[in-house]
Amino acid sequence: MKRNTIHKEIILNAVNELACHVTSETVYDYIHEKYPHISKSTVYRNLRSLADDNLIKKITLPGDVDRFDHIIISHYHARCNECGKIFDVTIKTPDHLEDTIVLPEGFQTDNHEILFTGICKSCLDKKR
Amino acid sequence: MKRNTIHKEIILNAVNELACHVTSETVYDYIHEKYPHISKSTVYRNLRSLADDNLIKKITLPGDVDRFDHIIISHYHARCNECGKIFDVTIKTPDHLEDTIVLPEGFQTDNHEILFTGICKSCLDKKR
DNA sequence: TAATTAATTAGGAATGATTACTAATAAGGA
DNA sequence: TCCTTATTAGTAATCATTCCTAATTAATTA
Repeated sequence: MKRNTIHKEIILNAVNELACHVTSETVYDYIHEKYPHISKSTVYRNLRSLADDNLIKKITLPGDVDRFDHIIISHYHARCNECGKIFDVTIKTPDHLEDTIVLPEGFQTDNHEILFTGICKSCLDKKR
Repeated sequence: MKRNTIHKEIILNAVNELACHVTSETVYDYIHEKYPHISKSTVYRNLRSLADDNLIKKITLPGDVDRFDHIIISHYHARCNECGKIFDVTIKTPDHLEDTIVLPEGFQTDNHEILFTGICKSCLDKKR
């Protein structure tokens, strides 16, 4: 059976406090300030475990390191090609997507991820 | 200036012959049969180069190795969680997607990728 | 055609995020 | 309090990919 450890609580709190799209490395650095004895492997293992238990959400985007999010509700993402920053994207009528897609014969989908790429306002401004 | 090498031609032909969603490793193995002197770094470098020149398409899906495709036209993908196989997905009215999404203020998108996950027909049949 | 130059190559080393391993530690039930 | 076993710290291993370097070769110029 799973145990409740101080470590797990600290890591969960860190993700909640850091809020959005944080990398494992960011979580580790944040925790390491206050708790320098907590090892990197413990952070990685618990992030995985917390995501498995749906207490946080693991975000795996193409060509990027894994990220974690305190928000459980599903949403899509946009990534800036210049700075690499991740933004949340909402779709007004997501049901519409299911109506228009043509999946392979017999394929049963349980999830989907959309990643928009481009350039964010901040990076666009810098170029002018 | 770029040069035309036999190696590049062999690698391009391999992707065209293998057709869909091939990994760098698959391309290398395929080439290695006929041309055992061609190194892995040459395959990787040329796959990158060919993709940069839009002669093939690089497909980077979350939590997966890079893949390459002879088809240049844009389409989406579905991946089976059991066998890892990649399928093509088409959307009848992709224009509607742009109408319903709410991107961050000032974000200019130039591309997007959709990945559906689930279980394919073949793997579903095996479970029965 | 021969000489020149710079891109390309083979082979192997380096990278970097993540996971695996192992002996020591500690949570929580009996 | 004792006992079982999940968890931990620290480090090694993994794996796709990129980087590095001397040798090679494509293509330009004389």
